[in-house]
Amino acid sequence: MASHGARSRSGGRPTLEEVAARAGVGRGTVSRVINGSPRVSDATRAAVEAAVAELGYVPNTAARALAANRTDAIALVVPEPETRFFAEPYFSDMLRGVGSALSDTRMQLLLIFAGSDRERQRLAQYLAAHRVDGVLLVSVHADDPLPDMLSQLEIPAVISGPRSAAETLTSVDSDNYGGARQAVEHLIGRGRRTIAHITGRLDVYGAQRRTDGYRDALRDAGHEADELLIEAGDFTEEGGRRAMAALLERRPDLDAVFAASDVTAAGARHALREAGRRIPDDVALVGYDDSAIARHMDPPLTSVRQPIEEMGHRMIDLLLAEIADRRPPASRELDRRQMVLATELVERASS
Amino acid sequence: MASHGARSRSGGRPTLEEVAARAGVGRGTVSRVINGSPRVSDATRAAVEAAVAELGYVPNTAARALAANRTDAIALVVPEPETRFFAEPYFSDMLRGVGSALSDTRMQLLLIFAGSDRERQRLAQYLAAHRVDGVLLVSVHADDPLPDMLSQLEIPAVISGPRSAAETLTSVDSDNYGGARQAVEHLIGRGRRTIAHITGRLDVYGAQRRTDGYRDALRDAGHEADELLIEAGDFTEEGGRRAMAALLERRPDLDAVFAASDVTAAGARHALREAGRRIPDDVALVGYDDSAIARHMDPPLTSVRQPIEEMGHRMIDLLLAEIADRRPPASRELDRRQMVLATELVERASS
DNA sequence: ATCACTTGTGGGAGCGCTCCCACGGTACCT
DNA sequence: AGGTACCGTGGGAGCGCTCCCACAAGTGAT
Repeated sequence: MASHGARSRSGGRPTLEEVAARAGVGRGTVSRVINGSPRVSDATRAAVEAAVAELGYVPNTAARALAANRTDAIALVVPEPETRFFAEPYFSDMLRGVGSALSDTRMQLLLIFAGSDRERQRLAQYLAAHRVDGVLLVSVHADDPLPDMLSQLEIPAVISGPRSAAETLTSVDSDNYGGARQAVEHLIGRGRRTIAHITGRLDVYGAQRRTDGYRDALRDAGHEADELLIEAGDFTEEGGRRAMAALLERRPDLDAVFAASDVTAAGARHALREAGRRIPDDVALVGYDDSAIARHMDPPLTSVRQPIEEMGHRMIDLLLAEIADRRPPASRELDRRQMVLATELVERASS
Repeated sequence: MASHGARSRSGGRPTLEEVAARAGVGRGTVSRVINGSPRVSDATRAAVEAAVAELGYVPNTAARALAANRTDAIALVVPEPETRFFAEPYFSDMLRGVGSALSDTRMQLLLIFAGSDRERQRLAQYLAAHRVDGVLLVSVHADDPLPDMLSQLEIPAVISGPRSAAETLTSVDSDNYGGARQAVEHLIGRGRRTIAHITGRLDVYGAQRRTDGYRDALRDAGHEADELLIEAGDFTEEGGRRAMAALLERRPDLDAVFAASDVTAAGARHALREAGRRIPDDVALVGYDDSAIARHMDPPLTSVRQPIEEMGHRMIDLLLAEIADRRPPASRELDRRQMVLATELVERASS
């Protein structure tokens, strides 16, 4: 009621100008207070803040965006259909990390799906209109043109999971190589001798790295290389099942499997069951992701956990830094950041 | 390359003014073309469109928002933590409906979670800043202050699932009453005589309506009312289990159960199994929502399907209408719309 | 006292649009 | 011929902010 009565006669929302008049200062001073500039005396600041409170002033975002040429918004672009987004806990965790990192900034997060061609088209328009200050890109395939589009438009962007070792965008990733090594070394430590591997989709860089980690861990432990112990999967349950069946046929003596994802491991488990192998007595099984599947599997699955929430957090840190750096357009192109976060092996009954 | 060379020397994005100069027309005319006004001659329109294409002109959203006092954005507000949002397929379906309804407008959708107090606070600021033209509210509890806040700020809003029969906001809902009747009539039609009901959370209006539908269907079929056949649930699996156990104790002769949600039915199924009752031979079971759970249950669960995707679609229709109507500020307050969509019974093996 | 800085402040200019008024032209009536 | 209507068009004004320059007042070295 008080706040209502205090409103200017115009009836609309109060403007900077009105706040300035009320506080007995100039427009520029109010702007400084609102934006937290240090070059304001304490007395003036207090007067302005009082006026802001009395009038219930809230800055007009559109005016600010127009004048300052920024939007205070960033987009989380998911180049997948909504369905995938909801199905995989990965996104939920990522979103939480991103959200918490953003919660004490004025930045706003937009969630944009670009699964269909139509949505792609819209996204391109959207980016061309520079409606966001920066972009977070998750789950990008190797041949996706999106990252290049972003570079061309000079929009700051951070990618989760680089497309290759030569990724040009700033990226955040978990240590796929190290995680795989952890898994394999764990199996070796448990006395397993014949450790097979079901890969992920090898057009995904992270999947390649997991396979590299598997190979190097075995080599460093003095195991002889055996390509017959490696079978390609595709991150799906059916793929895991098929791969496991093939491995059992080729190397019936195997006593451990490292699968490139939990879902893959679930498929492998089926195939092992069908073949009458007990887990972990006959064959130890380790997955990757530490998803809900791992916890609920029978027996519970040992798995490599990625700090997804933290990855989201770090992505925001890097993106905000990149946005801030953009102002002086010098000294770009250098200092490309490729952040890699450590993984953790969660041991359960399957190994 | 052509488009790059065609850019104005300023290097930045082309403006309306530059397009106007290039097309040899005035600023206003370009604006008319961009906004699809009919009061432009075909020749002029073509010239402007050519200039737009050559320069790669994209309107500046901030400038438009400032001048026109609208944002071309609407928010889908979810007063729940992210976790719930991802866990329930309801939201995913809703989002798809909303997205498709929006895809041929210039409106952009923002997804806002307001589960914690902190997020609530942010949301209030956000709405006060009028950063969206309208709001879609899903999953609102009876005592939530959010709807009133929206009314006070005079922000157009549509709610899914009215809070009561006296809902003041425009709302879209599925026919909970009718859906429950369908379920119960189906059971009666199958010759069941003693039909129990596990309710949802009764502080949710839709849950009340389902219970009303159950009661009325029985009454209209000439069954005598028996409150011992009704037990309160809370939409959770554990609640369903507990309620079912209680019902079995009170009325061991029951031969059918209508549960207020699929999850509740899943709980009931456990309790029935433990009690040695076979489904559907001894007890028929019907759920509500037709979620993935229903399809994957053993046996597959008969369930009432709500057209959630269509609800999302209709919500957008109503919201856009309300936003458009707002311009002439007369004739508001009347014509409150409460849209109710029909449900459909999906019969499976459990009944 | 003079100069050179620094600090806090006011307000002009301008961001890129939309809205709207004014104007010339054409068409159709008297 | 004059009057009236409408159509298509140009461009001024203004949306509410940020940026930046100018300037007054204070500070300290000379």
